[in-house]
Amino acid sequence: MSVTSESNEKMMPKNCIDSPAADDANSGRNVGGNDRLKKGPWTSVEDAILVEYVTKHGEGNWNAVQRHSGLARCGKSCRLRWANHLRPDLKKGAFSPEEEYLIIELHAKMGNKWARMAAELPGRTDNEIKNYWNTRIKRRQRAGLPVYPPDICLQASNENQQKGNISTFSCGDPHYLDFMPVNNFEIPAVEFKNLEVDKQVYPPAFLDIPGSSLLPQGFHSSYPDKSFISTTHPSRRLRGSEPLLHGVSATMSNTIPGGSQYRNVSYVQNAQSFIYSSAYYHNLTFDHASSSSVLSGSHADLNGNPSSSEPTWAMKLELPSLQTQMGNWGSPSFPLPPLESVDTLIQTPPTEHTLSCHLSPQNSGLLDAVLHESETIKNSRDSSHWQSSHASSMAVNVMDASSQVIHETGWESHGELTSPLGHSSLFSEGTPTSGDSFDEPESVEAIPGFRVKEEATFRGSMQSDNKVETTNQMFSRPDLLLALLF
DNA sequence: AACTAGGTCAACCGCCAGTAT
DNA sequence: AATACTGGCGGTTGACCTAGT
Repeated sequence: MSVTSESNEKMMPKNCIDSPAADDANSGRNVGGNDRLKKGPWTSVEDAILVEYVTKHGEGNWNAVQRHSGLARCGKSCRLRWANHLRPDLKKGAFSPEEEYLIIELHAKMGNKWARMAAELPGRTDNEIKNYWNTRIKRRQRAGLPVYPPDICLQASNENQQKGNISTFSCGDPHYLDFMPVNNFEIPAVEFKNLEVDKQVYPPAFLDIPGSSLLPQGFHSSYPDKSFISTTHPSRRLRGSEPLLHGVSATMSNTIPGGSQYRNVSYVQNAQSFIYSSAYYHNLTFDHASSSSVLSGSHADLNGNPSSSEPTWAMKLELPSLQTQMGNWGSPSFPLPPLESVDTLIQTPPTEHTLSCHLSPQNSGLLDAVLHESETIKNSRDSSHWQSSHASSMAVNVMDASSQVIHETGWESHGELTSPLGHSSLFSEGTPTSGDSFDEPESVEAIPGFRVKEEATFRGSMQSDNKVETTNQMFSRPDLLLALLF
């Protein structure tokens, strides 16, 4: 809705001509003795002036536009107008289904990084994407629907599983520095070599966290063919990349390599990863919930809370919007909070729980979804099963329980996946039959053969399991050890 | 026809970081 | 080194549009 008609002059807000004081507020440090700067919708005349100026002088030096072209607009306003409406390479019109899908996908990975998302969508602006997302979120929130469709969850989950292979992470990666927090303490690479151990057996617990969502400033390497790095201001790329809490979060960041082939992953891998992470988070959450809420999840995103404002205590960790941690809602005994309470909960000052959450891998909407999914599946079955898995040793407990539930969930999922997805999956709940192009849950039935492979993996690994091996493997998982520390 | 609620969109605001002086 | 300037980003706001009542 570009407002450029002459009649728009009548639409000028009451304060379209600001006082000099307002000018200053408007343009930051607006110097240069500008008399009066206009605000509000642009007119076609103003557009023409701006286009002419930019055509002649090129982009940049926006304050000069105002000084030299006679436009009564501050530089920031000129830049915005140009970037969002006058740029010749802008794509007008509604988002295509492909674009919508990509936005959802990117948001699952980046969070509210609109500019970076825009860089992935040629011809689209961050404002457009932001508006689209906020609208979508609101709609889904009202409908009580999950934010991310299941296939996105699967993709992200699988991607992070693949990222779990630290050997693919190369410090020679040209984007390495982009997602490596500058202040993170260094973890010798050797510490992570063992992470490769038996990835098939051990669910990529922390590695399954929607990687770039929790990572500092996104996995540029996830998009090797794209160039949004260059379109993003370096300062912005680094902004927020320094967790307020270093250490574990940094460790987690470092453990997740950048190589992502999420566009090429098979559904088999996706589904596997989904089950893995689902079950594993489920257990970690419940096994630790009583004491530390490690991995406890927020359902904010599940509920589609659009507020992306981070609590003041939240680490800047590139969480997808609303993916800050809250209480242990992942516990079966903690029902989902009402939507209205989400913001309140997010703003809750850090407690011991929330702090531990920070020290634990970061959650995301995807994680929440995964948690909830796992929860739902599990609770619908044997609610006492996981309780029995509470062993005296937390370490063994974590491993055994996760294995157990992985196995269990696999079987459960098998039955459900072969059914018309009529189970209590959050992804199928109340999903509208119309509306967003990608709000439709994608039936996992469309994943031929994924169960067979998964079962084979589970059975083979679980049956050969024994405590010694479990313990050894646990100590080969620094992430698990870290989890146990908190 | 009038009213209302929700959706959409453009624009503004405050903040931040890099660069220039 | 300190300050000013500039550009960029994410969040928010408010006006308009539209569908429903």
